[in-house]
Amino acid sequence: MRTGVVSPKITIDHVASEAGVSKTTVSRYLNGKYDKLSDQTRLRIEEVIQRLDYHPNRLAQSLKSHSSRSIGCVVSDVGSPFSSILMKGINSVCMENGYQLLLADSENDPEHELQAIKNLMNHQVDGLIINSTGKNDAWILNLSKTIPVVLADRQLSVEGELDTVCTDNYDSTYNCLRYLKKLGYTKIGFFAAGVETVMPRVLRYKAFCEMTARELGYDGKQATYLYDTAKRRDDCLDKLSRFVTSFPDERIAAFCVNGVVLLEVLQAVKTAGIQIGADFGICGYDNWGWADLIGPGITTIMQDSHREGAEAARLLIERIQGGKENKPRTIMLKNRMELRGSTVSR
Amino acid sequence: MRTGVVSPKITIDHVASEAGVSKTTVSRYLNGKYDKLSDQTRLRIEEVIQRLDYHPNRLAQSLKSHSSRSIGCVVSDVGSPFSSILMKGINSVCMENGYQLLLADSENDPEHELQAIKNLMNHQVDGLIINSTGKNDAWILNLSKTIPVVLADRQLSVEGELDTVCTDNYDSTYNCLRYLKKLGYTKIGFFAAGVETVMPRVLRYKAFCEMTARELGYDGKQATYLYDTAKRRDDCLDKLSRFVTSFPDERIAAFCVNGVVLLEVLQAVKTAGIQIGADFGICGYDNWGWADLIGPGITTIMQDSHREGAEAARLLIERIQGGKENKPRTIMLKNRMELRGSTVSR
DNA sequence: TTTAAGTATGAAACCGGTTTCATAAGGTAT
DNA sequence: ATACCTTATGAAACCGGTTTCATACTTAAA
Repeated sequence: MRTGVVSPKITIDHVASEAGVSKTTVSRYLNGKYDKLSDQTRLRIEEVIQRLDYHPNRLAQSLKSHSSRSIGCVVSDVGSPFSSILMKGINSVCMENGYQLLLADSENDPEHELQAIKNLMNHQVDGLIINSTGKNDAWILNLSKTIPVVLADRQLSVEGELDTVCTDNYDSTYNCLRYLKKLGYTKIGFFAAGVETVMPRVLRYKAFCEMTARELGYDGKQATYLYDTAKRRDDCLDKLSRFVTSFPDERIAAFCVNGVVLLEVLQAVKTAGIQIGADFGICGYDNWGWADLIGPGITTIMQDSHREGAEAARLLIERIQGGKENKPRTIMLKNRMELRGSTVSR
Repeated sequence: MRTGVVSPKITIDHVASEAGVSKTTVSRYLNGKYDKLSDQTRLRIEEVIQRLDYHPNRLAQSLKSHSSRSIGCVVSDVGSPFSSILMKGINSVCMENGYQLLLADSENDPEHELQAIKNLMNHQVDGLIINSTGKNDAWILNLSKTIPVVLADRQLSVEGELDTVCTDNYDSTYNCLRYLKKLGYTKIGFFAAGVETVMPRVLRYKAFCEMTARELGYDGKQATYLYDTAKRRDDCLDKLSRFVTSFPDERIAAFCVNGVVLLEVLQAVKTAGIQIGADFGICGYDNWGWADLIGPGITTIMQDSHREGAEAARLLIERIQGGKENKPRTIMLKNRMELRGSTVSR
């Protein structure tokens, strides 16, 4: 019998008849309702399941029970270090609790995001963790009346309406900038690839604008450098040169809104042959293993995105299993600043 | 009516009765069997579905049809840059083809891997993409008689038994080492955190041993540095010192088996205060954005893991939809070497 | 001894779709 | 007019579980 005599899938009916009980009884066993089973029956079913190597069909289980023990996760970019560490955190808690993760990638596109969410819902996920594009706020808020939703890293513009895990973007940015000032940098530039609606960026930018206005005495907009993601490299280099030449007699520092931007600006710094140190400082968010190694070491603000993911999953599972009526919670994790040689006093 | 008057989920029955047809007919519509529908009926159903915003329940669809249009993916570490880029590639092709991705993390543990696969199968995935730990080869091979399986990046020890996507690990390593020789390095050390059963590492190590024996005239084992992943940092530094002191009068170069190891060895190099250049070269696999920026630039071998993922997904979907009987295919992608200042001639 | 309450179990409905099979209506060839 | 095929459709079975409800059998209380 070489060719595919695939042994027919074992179902609950096989188990039932083999054990000489009804499938109702087997179902009870599967769902751990042992108090309703005699020891004898329980043991017999157990033995049969072992012997036949029976595994219940999760889809069939979910259909009637309306609980799939799976959760959907929409991230903005599966391939980015940030998202992947977030997912790792999410998945570790899901695994512990027997939830299967369904993954979707919004590619930072609101339309994709909507489609992804709908897709996941059609798969009857028990809940959603969304790293939102920030352009479907109202829709998502409305959605959350139907299904448990937790926002990861990117909160809504309106606060306290939804379970949320995020980091203290405003404060950690503000503190970092203040630290730069203390080191003696007099002009700080803000580098990003856009500050639109995505909350962390918005907040970081807000902190920047307020800090420069209040403590450095200039309007942040004059030192904001948004480069075009399409023609990345060139545009980034261009913006950097502009920054450097704009403030010839000052000690300047570049603040980068996230790890991707930080790497790109560092690339531009290298290309331009700029010396990192007391006259040109650089720092920014995220360190994915390289901050120690580049130049004199790059000062960074570290987010614990693994924990962010884990907390988000915990929140979601609590809401799925516990009260849907509890009021929304927000967990704000503290970022940690790592001081290195890229920002120094004279 | 403020509190959860959740409008009851729209089902195919609602659509059917609203359109004045049987659910059989609606099902035909859903499955695109338009040739069996009159234009009139088709249009009416279309209108009703729009109006009610009906979305079919994927679980229910899958139950009878035995096709879930979802695929399972087991990676060794969701949080690593390698895995996440692989997943990005996989997911992009899945999206294009309307497949939903179910994700699992083996955490490089064979037991976890087994459990993860079983879990995914219980969710009735149509196929599996596995970035295998390499310790369940026989089991997976057997599994592939039941369900389409594609191996991503890590092939079986036996060749040609399963659909596989991988890179030319042996050749790209060998060529890189030969390049080091041409630059004048006389002793090359191999750094890794273990070379056990995981195929890419095994092949890279094999290439190393054969190259050193054949072209540099020494047994690679004498220059193999496996550090303990538990006490990473210290042990890595320790091994590096040993390497440096072992060959005092030679031009040496460290070859790192992957990006994680490369970053760690670079860290140790920095701690030890070793000068990278003609007397101490360093290179290795993977560049996740930083290779240009560290020291004089780090020579790396780049894998296109995005494409690896995409090809794997393509292969899997072909097998799911097309012939299960076609013989297994192996796609081997070429790695690309990026020369930088960390490996130079005198 | 009768009755009430609790225990262990199974038959059948159900979840929301797909698939099989039967059939009525209309067109064609004989 | 009859036989035959095609087309558009629906009734009912089915997928593999869960859940509801009924029931037979104990055991405890009256």
